[in-house]
Amino acid sequence: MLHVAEAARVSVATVSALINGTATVSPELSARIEQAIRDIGYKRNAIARSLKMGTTRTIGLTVPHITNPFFTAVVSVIQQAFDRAGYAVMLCCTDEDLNTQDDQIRLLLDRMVDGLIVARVGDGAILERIVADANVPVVLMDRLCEGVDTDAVVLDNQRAVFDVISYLIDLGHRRIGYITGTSDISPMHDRMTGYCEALQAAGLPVAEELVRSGNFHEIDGYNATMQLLSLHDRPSAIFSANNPMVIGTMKAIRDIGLSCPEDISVACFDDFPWSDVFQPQLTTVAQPVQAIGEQAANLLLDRLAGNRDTPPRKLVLKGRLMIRNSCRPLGAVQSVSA
Amino acid sequence: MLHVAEAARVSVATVSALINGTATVSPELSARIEQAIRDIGYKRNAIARSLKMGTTRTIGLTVPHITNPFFTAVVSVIQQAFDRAGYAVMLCCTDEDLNTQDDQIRLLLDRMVDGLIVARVGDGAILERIVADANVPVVLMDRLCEGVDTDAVVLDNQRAVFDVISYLIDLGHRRIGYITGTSDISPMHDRMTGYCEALQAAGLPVAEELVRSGNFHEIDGYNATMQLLSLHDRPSAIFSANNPMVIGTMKAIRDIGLSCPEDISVACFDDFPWSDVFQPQLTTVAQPVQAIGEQAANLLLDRLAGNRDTPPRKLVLKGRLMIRNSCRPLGAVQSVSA
DNA sequence: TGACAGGATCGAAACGTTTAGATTAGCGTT
DNA sequence: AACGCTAATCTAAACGTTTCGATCCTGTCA
Repeated sequence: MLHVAEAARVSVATVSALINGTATVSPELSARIEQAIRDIGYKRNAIARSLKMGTTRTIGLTVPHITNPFFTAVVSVIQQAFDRAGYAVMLCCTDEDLNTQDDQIRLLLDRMVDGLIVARVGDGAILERIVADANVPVVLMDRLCEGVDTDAVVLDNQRAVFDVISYLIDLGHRRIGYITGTSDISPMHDRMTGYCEALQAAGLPVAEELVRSGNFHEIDGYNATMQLLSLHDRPSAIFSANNPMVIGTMKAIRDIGLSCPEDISVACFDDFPWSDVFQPQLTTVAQPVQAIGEQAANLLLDRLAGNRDTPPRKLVLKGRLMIRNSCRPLGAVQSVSA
Repeated sequence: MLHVAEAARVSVATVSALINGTATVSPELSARIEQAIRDIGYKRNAIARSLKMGTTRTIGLTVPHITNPFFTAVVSVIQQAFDRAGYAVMLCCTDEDLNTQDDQIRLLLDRMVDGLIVARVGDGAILERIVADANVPVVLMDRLCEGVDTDAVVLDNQRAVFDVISYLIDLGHRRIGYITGTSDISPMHDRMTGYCEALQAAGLPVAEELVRSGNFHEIDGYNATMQLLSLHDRPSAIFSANNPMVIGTMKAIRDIGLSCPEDISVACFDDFPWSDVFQPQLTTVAQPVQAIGEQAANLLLDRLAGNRDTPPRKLVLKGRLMIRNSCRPLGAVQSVSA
């Protein structure tokens, strides 16, 4: 900018005024300055600007796994929203690990992000303190966090699980395997509640051995399914808590020589684009990814626009049961291969 | 840092020296400074540091679509690599659009990223000039770009397409539909060459009407497939250029009332985690995502480490044909439903 | 004619670091 | 005792902006 000012024979203050439109500058000088900018190929240094202004127009976004199509979709929506608003987004993947997550968030705060969207924080993270220290707005996604009282958008997990389990019960299933996530509290609890409620509403017992938990990876789903399938009285249906885990479930079913839905019915959390073109077409609980992403972005953009003192807002969205052909009705006759 | 210095009764220079280990500071002062840092809860301002040092320890990464599992996987690998190296990564999605891409890259350069990984640039982008202006190292991924002479890691597209088409020919297919991408030159050309070579090697003609192009979206694959399937003498196999497009292909096949592989064989570019658990299990050309991501990261990290004057390096990786059950051999007897 | 308002322009401080070079203190040599 | 050497510490400039307040100019009005 100094060079531009010199070339245009004006002060840097005038150049700044012209660029930002913060003061009127005469047509004559404007022309000279614009010419100089073009000649020199001047680009404003955003770092210097950030230092002075105290804002980076950059936000941080952490997700557990970008390879999970649910998060991929949400990230995509969020990215677009902030792009439109002129913000850049720094993406971090925490791999479902608490320490990694803390590190990532520190990294982001070090970079002076203006705000933070944290997807699926684990409980017990020092997030609480980190967030209190750094004075930036935070919005939680997909999972609340004990002790962190801030904007959030989550799914009505209890209801979603209730719906899908009820659907399976309606089909005639009595023993329903349930593979859930670990290292969390609030959604785990909600989903478990939904599972139990659905069973109880149908007068069915909650069998301990039918509930397995894993750390959201494919291998966890695989192992959990293997355990469920080797039970003496194995379940006739399995509900898996996310997309990577249900892939593990399907692999386990295949490896053990069974098939879906003939021998065992499967449903899962999170829809994906190809769910209705391959067989079996999975019955899923679709999360409203578009809405989740947009709402999260809006909550944060609102804070960034200066609205700092309204109390934390919690948005609870509804899932939608997408019934396809991976769950079969259980008639009087049991599955042939059973 | 000023407050810390005051609290510890030393100069800021000493504080800086201690924090960065750039000079020895006496145990006595060290203790005082560390205490002050703890008391105040001081965190170094990375923006100020960046301004002074001229480096942000942040890189920019652009991909066409983060919802495409191929890019998702690569992004994940790259993210991890830079994470390990203490770099943050800013992610942008260009949506296969040239202008968007230019905008995104400008946004990233404005943010003073230290380097850039650009996946799948379209030709004709002003990338060339942008890159020349900004003085940061750039590595190209997945697609080269005329006029931009810089580090790159790409697939041997010609060979990959040759292999998969040859495979289809070996199965007995004679009319093979080919759905490729648009808005590119070099890989389009390479892949087309591979397609033609495979046909010619088998003494088969290249039929214009069997080649369709689309802009990499699901809908493009759908439309292209619809066109192919409504040909008078429709192809017995279709090769689709990426994952979103092959989903479109599968939907078109379904909607038109055909099934794969009974009525029509399908293969595509890019493997994905669930490819062998659902039916049909797609035959694909798997790109070595891990290697691609790592190599791209390494190339850039090497430049960032200061190696600026070795000439541009082009890495060409090999794809791998993953044969599954979405392509059936064409015997003497035609498909029953045909 | 002189005071004054208002617009255009500028000078300089500030943002929070890093770092080159100056200063100081301590200590062994001659 | 004077000297130089080293290690520890400090002073101050610099990075490239923004912005407050000062200055300058022009024209208007009493």
